[in-house]
Amino acid sequence: MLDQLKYSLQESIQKIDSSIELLIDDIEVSLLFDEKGDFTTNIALKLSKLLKQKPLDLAQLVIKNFSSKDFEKIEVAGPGFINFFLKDQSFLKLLNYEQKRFQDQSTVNIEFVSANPTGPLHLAHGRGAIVGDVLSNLYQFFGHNVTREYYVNNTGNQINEFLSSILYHISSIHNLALPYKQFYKGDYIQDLAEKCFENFKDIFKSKLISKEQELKIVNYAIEYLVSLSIQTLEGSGIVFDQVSYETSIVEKKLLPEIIKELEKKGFVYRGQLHNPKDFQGTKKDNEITIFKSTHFGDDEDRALTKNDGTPTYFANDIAYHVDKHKRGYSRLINIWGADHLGYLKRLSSALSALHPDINFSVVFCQIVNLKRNNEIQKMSKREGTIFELDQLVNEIGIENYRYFMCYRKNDTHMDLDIDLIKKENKENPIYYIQYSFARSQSVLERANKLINKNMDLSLELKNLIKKIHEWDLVVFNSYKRNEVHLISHYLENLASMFHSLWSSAKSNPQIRFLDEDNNLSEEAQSLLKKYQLVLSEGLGILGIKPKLKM
RNA sequence: GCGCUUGUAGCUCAGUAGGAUAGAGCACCAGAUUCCUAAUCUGGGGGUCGUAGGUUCGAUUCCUGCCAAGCGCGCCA
Repeated sequence: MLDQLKYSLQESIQKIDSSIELLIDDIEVSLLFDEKGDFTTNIALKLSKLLKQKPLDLAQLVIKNFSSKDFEKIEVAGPGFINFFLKDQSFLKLLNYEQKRFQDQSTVNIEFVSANPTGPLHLAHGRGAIVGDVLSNLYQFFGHNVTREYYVNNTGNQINEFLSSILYHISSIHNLALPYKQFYKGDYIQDLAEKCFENFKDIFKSKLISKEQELKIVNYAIEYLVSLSIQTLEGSGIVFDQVSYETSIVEKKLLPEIIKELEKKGFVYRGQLHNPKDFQGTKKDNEITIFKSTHFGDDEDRALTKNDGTPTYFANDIAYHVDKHKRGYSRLINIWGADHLGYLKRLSSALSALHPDINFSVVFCQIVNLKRNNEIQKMSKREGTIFELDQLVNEIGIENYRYFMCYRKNDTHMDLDIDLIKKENKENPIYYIQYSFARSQSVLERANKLINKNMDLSLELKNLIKKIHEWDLVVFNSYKRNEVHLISHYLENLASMFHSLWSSAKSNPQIRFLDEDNNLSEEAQSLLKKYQLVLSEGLGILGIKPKLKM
């Protein structure tokens, strides 16, 4: 119905001045939940500058030329807002209004979590995981064919250090005197070392471990941790469609072509950047391949190869994203931690150099602090105070976990208050929302027979109907902006209006859903069903099942 | 030092393609239950929107300086 209102407004404005080119999307209409009215638009304020007319005069003109049967009153208020008051019968129209939902069936690849495969998932990964999954649900809601992808960085230094740490443990526990250093610490490394030892007993009979054997061991260890992570994620309701390994991207040998392509476009040169951080001794004169990312506004040019000729992480990452692009997705979305903010410029530069038409975007998730007993828990790898994701999900439950990870805007810092989350009352929004669903369900279950009777249009009922109607706006906005918190906030507000209506019937039995004989009016039934539908859709996108009974 | 993000009520945070008296929850105070789930609801106090300027009919929102917090600043990944 908001769309209809927009069209009527457009029509009215055309009548005033047919030379105005006003797009329907330029007309802003929002809902009011107070005595000012039901809908409002600021279009007169917006157009006043363009038309060089006073907003109040313009608003009057708009009203004069406006035609619609749904409103009993339209008035100008404040500096030039136009406020609309719906007729009573229009509220029921509003309730049963079936908006045709925007649909786009193009393919989208959403890559998230993608943690280094050298340790278990912890709290920091949890936010990206849920935001990525919920965003995937949101895109599916609008018809997209979504691939949830998990990327495993199984090459590079970190892998060597990881392997070395495992072998160091095996060596020291079994007195093997193998020449490996310790880099990673923690219980999980010891457990993993023991598993590797059991699995590769034969290898450790000799004093020397070949490169091939090392590879076998590290691949086993990585595979073990990856499957553990996937398992943890499944425990939070996330199922990936694809797991990609850096090594298999390397095997595709895309990089030489990519560098050639960049060369052709003049974005690559051979040369030297500053010395590496750990560089000692005389200046090396090896030249490396460098991408001219400053051309795209980056602070400095970025290395594509290292001193020893091997590709950098960045180079392989370009190849990985080109690979995703080649797989035919019309859109690539990455979920990254805020510590990668500075990395975006160089990757998007490289991608737009190669494929100017690429639709690539990154959603950033800021860090999450854990709060317990009103104190922020400092987390540090060194202190061994890392909170593993498994533990968290176990402690607070999957629903709370998923809801609270979507509770705050993704790019702001967030405190996760464990004590609040575990509360089972209105302080906990997800509990509050679920309770409202259970209340609505109890009415439907109690209903004896359906009768034909008009509902009493109280203020609370009108507000609830309007709020339900707002859902289409909210979910679309959330999708357009890649912001999942809009959904959780909406659901909380919606539930609040339901509870208000419910309580208003305490003092006024006239407006209860059920009469003395537990008869339910058809209108009330359709309201309750619509309420449940919207809640189910919203909760569904968050990956939470509504509760029928509590 | 440079870059990015953030600064809104005592606390946790919404709101910002410039718009009405800046919102919600918690905490605090006062109320509501013979009645569909009180696991809830109603009302109240509480703000120089970090700060100083600028842009204009109008700025929490845009621009600039400053202050404070977080993150990043490898031929690591």
